[in-house]
Amino acid sequence: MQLYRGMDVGTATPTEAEMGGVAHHLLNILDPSESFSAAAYRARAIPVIEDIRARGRIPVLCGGTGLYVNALTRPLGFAEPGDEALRQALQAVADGPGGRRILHDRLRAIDPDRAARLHENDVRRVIRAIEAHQLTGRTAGERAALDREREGDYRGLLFAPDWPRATLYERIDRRVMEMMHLGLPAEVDALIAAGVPMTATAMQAIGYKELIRAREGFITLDEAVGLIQQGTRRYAKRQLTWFYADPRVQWVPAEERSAQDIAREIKERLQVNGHSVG
RNA sequence: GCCUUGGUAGCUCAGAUGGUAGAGCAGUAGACUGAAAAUCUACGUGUCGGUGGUUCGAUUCCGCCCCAAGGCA
Repeated sequence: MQLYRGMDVGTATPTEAEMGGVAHHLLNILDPSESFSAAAYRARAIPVIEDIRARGRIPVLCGGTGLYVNALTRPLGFAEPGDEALRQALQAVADGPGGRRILHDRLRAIDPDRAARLHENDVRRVIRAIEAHQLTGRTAGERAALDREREGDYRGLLFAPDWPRATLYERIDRRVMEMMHLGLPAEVDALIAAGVPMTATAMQAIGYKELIRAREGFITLDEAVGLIQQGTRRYAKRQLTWFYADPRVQWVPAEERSAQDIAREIKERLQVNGHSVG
């Protein structure tokens, strides 16, 4: 979400001061009305990474979700671009009576393994799986096998801060309050004034969708703040679940330590792994 | 002070002609291959306000008490 312009407060996009002279890439490169995807992210990130490496530096990927991290550090080829018409047709099937079951059965017929891994209620993934099969003529397993033969993925070292859950949640609650004081509501107003459609990916962002509901009078501002805090806590938990399951992740204790101290530890671990960092 | 209606899971509530209770939300855990700050899945023991009584058995019926809201004085 930091890729979108005009969402600096709500996405905690680093300020000039916070960047401290270190070059940051791919921030504020998208119009909030644009849609985006993990594959598009991969396509945009690779040239940047190559450029940094050509200069003899080590790129640092910061933030984001597990899928986006894996888009660069795992052999994920991603099928072909989605076909909007097909996607809508499948969605129409899903919306009909018993549609979810019908859709899931259809996937089972063409890609049983993939179907077995998806719950029929996870309509978004079922649609994508059918779409990917129709566009490539291959099952997910076959596509993954092809991906594994491909070059071009990065062997990253993954670090994640390890906070006690209570501390993590307190920090989240506090940060949301801070965002409100820094002008998150005004930022939301500006996006709406700029005509960003409610259906845009950017409008799904935590902090924005809740304040829009408050703006429309469905909930109070206080309720919106509570929902933003809750949504952020849940999001953080989902990230934790993702990274717990990734054996590559090295957890770095964060409680009662300064950012500098944590950074120093990560740097030491990098050197142990044979990297040199300036 | 009297009357009425309530007091059941963290919250809002449902329910059992007496056989120790269940939904939504919250919470917790998990999944995730071109929407990912998205999407999806699983998980429900709590002195049924307190205390006496009736009963084989009471949270359910009866008495008294406490608390809350409304009404009458």
